Amino acid sequence: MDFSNETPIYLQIMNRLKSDIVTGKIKMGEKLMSTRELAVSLRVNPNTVQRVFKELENEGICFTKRGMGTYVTEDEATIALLKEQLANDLMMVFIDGMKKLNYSLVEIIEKVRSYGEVNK
Amino acid sequence: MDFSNETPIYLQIMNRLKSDIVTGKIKMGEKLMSTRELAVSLRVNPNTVQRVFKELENEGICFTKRGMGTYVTEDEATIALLKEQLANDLMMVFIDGMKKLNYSLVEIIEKVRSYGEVNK
Amino acid sequence: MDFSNETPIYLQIMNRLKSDIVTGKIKMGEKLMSTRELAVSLRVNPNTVQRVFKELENEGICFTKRGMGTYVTEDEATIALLKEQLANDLMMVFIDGMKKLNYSLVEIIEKVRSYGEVNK
Amino acid sequence: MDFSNETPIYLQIMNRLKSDIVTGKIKMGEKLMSTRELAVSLRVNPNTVQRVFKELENEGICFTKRGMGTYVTEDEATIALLKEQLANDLMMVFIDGMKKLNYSLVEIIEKVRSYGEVNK
DNA sequence: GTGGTCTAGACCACA
DNA sequence: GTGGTCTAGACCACG
Repeated sequence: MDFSNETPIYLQIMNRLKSDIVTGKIKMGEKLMSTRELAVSLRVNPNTVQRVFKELENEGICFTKRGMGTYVTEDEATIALLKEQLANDLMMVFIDGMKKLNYSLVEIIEKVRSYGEVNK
Repeated sequence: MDFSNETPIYLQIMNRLKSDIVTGKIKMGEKLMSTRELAVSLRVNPNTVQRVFKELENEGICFTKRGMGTYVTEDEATIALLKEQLANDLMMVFIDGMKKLNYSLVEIIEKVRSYGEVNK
Repeated sequence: MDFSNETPIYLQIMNRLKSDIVTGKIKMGEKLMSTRELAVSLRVNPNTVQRVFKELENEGICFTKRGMGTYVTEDEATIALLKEQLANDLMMVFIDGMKKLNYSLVEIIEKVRSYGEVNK
Repeated sequence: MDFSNETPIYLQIMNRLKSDIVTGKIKMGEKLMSTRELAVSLRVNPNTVQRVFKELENEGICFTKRGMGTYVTEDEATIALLKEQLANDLMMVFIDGMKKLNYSLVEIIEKVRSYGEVNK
């Protein structure tokens, strides 16, 4: 976690978990670390982790078995949708931003390509 | 302005001004609206506009003629650089984000292309 | 059992047993499954079933013959009362809730009727 | 607030606000009390109120104007939907519960009517 | 002044 | 042991 970062810690954690789930690092149905464990391993207050789990649950990405821990959803569709949404959000911000700077679609693609080749 | 948006209002205003400057909607050397005028027209607290102008000055994009108002810089290089920076920031966030989602460069470009064609 | 439900598992089990008793699916005086059997068949921790039986006893709905298992009470009055209580509890929550939403008695009845007809 | 109640305080507050909004006691677009104010008036920790506002916002019932407070949504449809949902949730729990107790629709309606007449 | 985040530490119900 | 709630108190960014 980056404590000096302006984006809230709980969001940083959420985002990391989301991308881990979406990329399969954490598998569907898998049990997540307990709040306390994760809190210790991230050197963060348990309440902060608690909040993360609660929000992930609100978004349908996790569910909790009472007294047994928090698990990743077993619904493939939810996870596929999540991936789409994450990608789309990124794209919207990016492309709309670029268009406001008067870049054409062709120019945008060219810039992405050259950026990618430099940072291979 | 979108008051229920999470990005601070002063940043929303700054970004709008920046893109207007970069795209030439506001020309080099042009006088900007006065703090009060802009505040009224955006229905925003004058303090907020104050901050915008101050930060734009810090970044060398504007300068103040005492008693006469705030003007856009007349230095082409500064503005060109600004455009590069804005575009680069957008790209970094976008591409890093997409890579965290396990998209390859080829896939990213494909997605951008199809997004662009849909929203022509 | 629904492990991701907010109502405690022991209550879910209790409620199911109660309604089975009240509706006669489980008869008066009948022997219930043993703690272990029930725990296995519901895939639940034996402690949880223990608690269910204990609470049912407290409410006078079951009784234990030492070494022989747990039995449903043979007292008709108790069971009749139980049914009344369960129904009344449901009604109070429902009607008070609807009144807080400003529904009149007439509207409530109309809504119940139409709900019932749709879900025949 | 009922501190000895088993349902969490923040939910009690949420429910009260929701029903106040749905019944028009709090009007659309109206500003809510500030977190601190409400916390004082309910004799509750500000964090608890904070949580309430956050959840209401997640559900689209409120939105916050940065630095200016929290406001009820101005979207009629959202509120109408909310009312429907609240009523439907109550009905489902009630009617399904009654059916599990072997009450027929006719009996249910009769019970509701008599309950209503007694508690006029 | 507003909302938002975080910590520390306590307590509870549940399995 | 698990998640969940609550308080007290601190600090921050924003308008």
